[in-house]
Amino acid sequence: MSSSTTVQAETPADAPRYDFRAAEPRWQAAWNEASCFRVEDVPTDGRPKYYVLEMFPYPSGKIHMGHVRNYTLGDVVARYKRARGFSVLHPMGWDAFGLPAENAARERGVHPAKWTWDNIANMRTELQRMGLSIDWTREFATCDPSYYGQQQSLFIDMLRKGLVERREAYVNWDPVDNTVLANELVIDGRGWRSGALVEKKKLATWVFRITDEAPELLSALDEMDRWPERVRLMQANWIGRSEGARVRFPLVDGSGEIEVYTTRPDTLFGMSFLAVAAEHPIAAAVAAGNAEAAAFVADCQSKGTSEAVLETLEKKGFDTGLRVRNPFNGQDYPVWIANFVLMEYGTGAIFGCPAHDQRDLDFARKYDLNVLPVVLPPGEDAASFHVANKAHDGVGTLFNSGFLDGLAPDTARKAAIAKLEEQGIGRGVVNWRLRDWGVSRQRYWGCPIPVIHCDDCGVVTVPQADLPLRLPEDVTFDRPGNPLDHHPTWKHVNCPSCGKPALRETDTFDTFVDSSWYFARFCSPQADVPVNRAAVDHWLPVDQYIGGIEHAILHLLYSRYFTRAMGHTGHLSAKEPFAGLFTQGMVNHESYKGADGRWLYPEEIIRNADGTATHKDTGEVVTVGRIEAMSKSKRNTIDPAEIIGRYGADTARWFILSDNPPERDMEWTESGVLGAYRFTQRLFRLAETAPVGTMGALPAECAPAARNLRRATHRTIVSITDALENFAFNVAVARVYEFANALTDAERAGADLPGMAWARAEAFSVLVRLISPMMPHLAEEISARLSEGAAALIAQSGWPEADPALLVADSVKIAVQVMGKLRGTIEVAPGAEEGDVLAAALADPNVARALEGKRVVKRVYVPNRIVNFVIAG
RNA sequence: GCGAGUGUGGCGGAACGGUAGACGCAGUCGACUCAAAAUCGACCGACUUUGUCAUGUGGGUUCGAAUCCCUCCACUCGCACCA
Repeated sequence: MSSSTTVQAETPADAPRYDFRAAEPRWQAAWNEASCFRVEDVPTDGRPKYYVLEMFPYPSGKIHMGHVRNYTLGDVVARYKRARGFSVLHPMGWDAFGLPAENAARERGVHPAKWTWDNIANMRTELQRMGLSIDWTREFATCDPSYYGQQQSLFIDMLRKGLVERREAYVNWDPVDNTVLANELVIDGRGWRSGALVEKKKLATWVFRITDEAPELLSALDEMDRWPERVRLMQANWIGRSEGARVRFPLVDGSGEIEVYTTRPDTLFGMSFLAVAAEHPIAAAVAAGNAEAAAFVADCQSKGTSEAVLETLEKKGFDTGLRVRNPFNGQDYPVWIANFVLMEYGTGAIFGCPAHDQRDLDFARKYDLNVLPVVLPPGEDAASFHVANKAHDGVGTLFNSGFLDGLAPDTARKAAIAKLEEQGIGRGVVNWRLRDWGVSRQRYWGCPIPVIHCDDCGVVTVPQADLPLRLPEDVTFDRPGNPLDHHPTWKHVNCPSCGKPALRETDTFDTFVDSSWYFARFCSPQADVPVNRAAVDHWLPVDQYIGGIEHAILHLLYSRYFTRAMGHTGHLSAKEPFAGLFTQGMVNHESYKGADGRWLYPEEIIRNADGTATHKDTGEVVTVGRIEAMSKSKRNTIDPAEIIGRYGADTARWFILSDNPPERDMEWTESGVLGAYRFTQRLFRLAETAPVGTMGALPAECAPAARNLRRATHRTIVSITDALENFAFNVAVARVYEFANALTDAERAGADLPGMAWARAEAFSVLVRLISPMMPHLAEEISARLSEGAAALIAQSGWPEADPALLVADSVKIAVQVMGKLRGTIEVAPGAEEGDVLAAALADPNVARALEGKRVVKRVYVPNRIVNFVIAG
């Protein structure tokens, strides 16, 4: 960039040699015409299958750079695998239900369906301009009745199988969005979308019993070796298996008992109190007769979970006056209501052992409760050891613990559980952090839950003949709450079972349900059942799934659950939905702020040579802010449609692949895009002088430069194949640059040297295929020109194969080290005799100098790589 | 607090335990041009430059370490009062 380059560059080079504006649509039409990317639901051609899928987009209106990155990565894989002879399923669809459509309706009066379909139409055009190798005949949107109707059918199957149930439950209620939120969508006690403090509310909801699958969902992670370790770990933590015991403590007044969950039954002798959650029935009972207790409980509940996080250290409790008896030592302990005990986890009650649990210790110190250590750390003396303000949760030996004395905690845990079970007052259990998945949403723009509530018959499913149960179109958004519920007639139906007036369910599904099986539907998108069994059994699992890390837990876990559930209902036989997962990084961009602190768009900025920036129109000094994720609020977005219009799809694809490894965050830079654009033009120019027509036989005589080019060609085949196999697309890009440099060198060496025309023709024939996954349009354009239109479409051509004979060089450079330090390099024939190589190494003047007067005690020789002399002293 | 990951030139990054910095971006100089853009060529880690030092820090293993092991530091991400 010279003195000043606007970030919004002029259209480059008035008359580019390569006219991508004409070429790209032409090749897209050619692929379409030839149905290059179509596959059958149940193929019979015998080719191995490969299912590539990128996370389908939410139709927000326009594609963003994250989409460009996601779909470029997937397209490289799809095109590469196709060239390698796989039958590739590469579909696209729309995750089309959800709140933004309703917000648009409320804010702008446009119907959610119209808003959504308009967005889809626009985004489809934008995506198609990227030149993606997608089988568009499989496209669907989750708001298509033909999709959500099958989802309703699937739900009924799951309901019948007992995988779903209706449950009265406290739910997380978002008072701004007026809807229920899954635990997963409550972030720090606030709604993930609205940011409002979440309230607790009791509602009848539909729940998928995902916890039934918790053991399977956890254990299967071990075998998912083509998933990032990070994601598997996040899922394992989320599922959260813990081993412990449930123990029942009888109330001393004989009025009942309280059951606690603990992972440390070995420390039962160190108990000093029992604590229950504010929502626990005991707390409610106490509060009923005690105003002070009631106030405490109310205080805990009003603060909700958010305060608990904000005030992590502030432990509070209320002594109920009740007492329980510890079955192990027969002593009595107080029962407290404590704000740090969670009703949702375990039994909602704990026994407190302050010496060996930090939270219990904090609590005990605050309320002056007894602290009795029962695990003696190694090297400590039983008589003098005491716990001050740091609980001991490590190893040691049990003491002060009756029959457990002398045992290690691990052993003591088992012994304690055995004793509890023997006495019939407790048992060893496995506890899970994962909660069941509540899917009821009080929303219009979602899939209607296909049930009817009848006073006499209870819950009755909508008859199959009435599916799809369509959303009514005539809804209003003039007041808060669920438009389906406000609709004058929709919910009033006759019971399908007894015929009496009944009420239709007005809740719709969480949109995560829609995205939990779409990958299966893509295998047979027109089927009049949820999935065609033969199609899903052929195509699933998805061989390569690609998307953002932000879906590492929820979407992927729900999809894994659905795959199992659909196995139980007999819809498919795959165990896991996604055999391989790749999580891409974000696309970032510089952000800019004007003097008054307002965010500025990149188009408004002029970057100066000295690194400063000024406003294009006003000339004011602009602060260049952090490089961060593109977002509308920071105004640091770059519109892919505009980039593609200005530079072409191949340039956008090339840059996004070249910048850095795809799993890392990347920075979108104008100079990088320009560099990519220049390279597309350079390749095209290089090809303009290339030999045209068919190659014929390899000439008998080849000049060294021609042989070198041929070696470069075949080495490049190997290195790019390797890079693509390993998702090292930035390395593949670098190898293409090197290859282009080799072609330039060859041309310069002399285009009329013996064998050079043939070698160059071969090189270009290989080049177009090697770049085709990344720059498909340019590959076709060059190929067509060089073959004078005679060649098949590159999109339908095979992958080049390297000739092993050409992978061996004439000579190799060997590094010569003395004591591991480089002293020179020598050039020898590949596979030269060790003795000859060592002699040549010793003959190198630098090496000789370094060895002068020294005694060589060891010679290390690695063929074709290195020689290392180890000297004495 | 628990867990995981990452640290390499001005920048993005390469590198089966074997010549660190491939390739690109930015930059410098030159050619072409009236001039610019584009294009082409050369240079481009640091220094006390026949060499020395360099892959966050300090150690270790090895003939040889960016790479393997340990310490520490920094940053990033995930979970987080989960009993």
